Amino acid sequence: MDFNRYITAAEFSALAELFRREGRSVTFARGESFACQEVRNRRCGVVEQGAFRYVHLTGQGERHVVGYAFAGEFVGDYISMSNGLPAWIGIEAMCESRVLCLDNDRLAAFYAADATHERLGRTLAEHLLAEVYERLLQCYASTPQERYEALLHRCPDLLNLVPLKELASYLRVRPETLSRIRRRIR
Amino acid sequence: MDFNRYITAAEFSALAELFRREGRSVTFARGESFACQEVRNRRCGVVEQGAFRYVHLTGQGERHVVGYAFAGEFVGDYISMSNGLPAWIGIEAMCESRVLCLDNDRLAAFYAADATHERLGRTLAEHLLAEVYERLLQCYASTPQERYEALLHRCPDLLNLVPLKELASYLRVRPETLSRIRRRIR
DNA sequence: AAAAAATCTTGACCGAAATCAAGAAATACA
DNA sequence: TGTATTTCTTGATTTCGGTCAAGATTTTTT
Repeated sequence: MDFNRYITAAEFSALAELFRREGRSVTFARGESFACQEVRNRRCGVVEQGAFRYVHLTGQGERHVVGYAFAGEFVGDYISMSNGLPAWIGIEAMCESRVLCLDNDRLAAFYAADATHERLGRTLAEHLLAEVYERLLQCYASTPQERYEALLHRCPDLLNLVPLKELASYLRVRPETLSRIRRRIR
Repeated sequence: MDFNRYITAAEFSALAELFRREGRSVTFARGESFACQEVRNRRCGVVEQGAFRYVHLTGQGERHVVGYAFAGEFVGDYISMSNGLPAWIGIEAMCESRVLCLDNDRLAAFYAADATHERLGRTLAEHLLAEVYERLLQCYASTPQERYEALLHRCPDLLNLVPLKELASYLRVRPETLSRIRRRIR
């Protein structure tokens, strides 16, 4: 859930300023959870160091990596935070990580303080919407190889940041298949 | 892109009031476009009668049905409208349809008029985000049958509203496969 | 109402990805 | 540093959905 791709510099700096001013720095050990599926999420943040994976557990007991948050990016289940319902996903630190955290109450107070803040919140939601919608459209790419190549094009450094096994889950293929795709195209 | 599922009654009626007060009723012939892919979208609306399909054309020349809008639901490429970029999707009337349309300028003016309007816009974006995110998570359901059953559970009347061929595209399977799934489970 | 077009069903066959398995390489941690 | 664990690769086999084809049904149009 990085918002950098769809947000203007001015909007980004306003949000960054908010997290810097109001947020508290919190560290997470490798494997520790920032948010848990089925539990209401009451905080979000900006990753200062490290990386997080977004994990969704299905009713059939399958585990899928559905997203990431890296340094400088937004982290949190924005949806659970805004609607107050249990989170559909969990968020885990992939390594020792540090986050500038903001709880729901402070964010709500920030929004309520000013119409321009309210608008900033709307803009943030709109940008997250655009990002998720792009992800959804990419699901319609028919072959795993197409999905892999599109992902590499969007995030060339992802390969260095996450193990192949995780990328495979993200791309909805088995690790063996991704390994073969990788061999095929290079 | 129906927002009814995630929006409260009060929010819904405020938006409905906006479209009723400010919107103009426009009719669309079967097959006519409400919005075109690659073209900036400057309007949205609420469907009064009929139905629309959201279509995405890939670089490989494939055509995918990625969403619907039925009577009482929001219609429009909210993303292209908010970021001013060309639309990623086209929107076509599936039959003779009528829409209460609102252009971008009027919506922007509505937002700018009042902090509570701005908040309403944020809430709308948040609900659309939740809906698309749910769609994205469902993409991780491994078998077509799971996806089909989840869809039927969410929208039981979809079968009567859209042809099987369209549902197949929406579910990312061939019509032949969906036909067989349907035979298998009933 | 008849003709034309589109949609749906069913069968046969094929191919790409999943599964199963085992060894190699890399990473964690004690 | 060495050991244990996890991850990655590669091969053999299977399975599910795609493709091709043809006939039935429904819908649209004239």
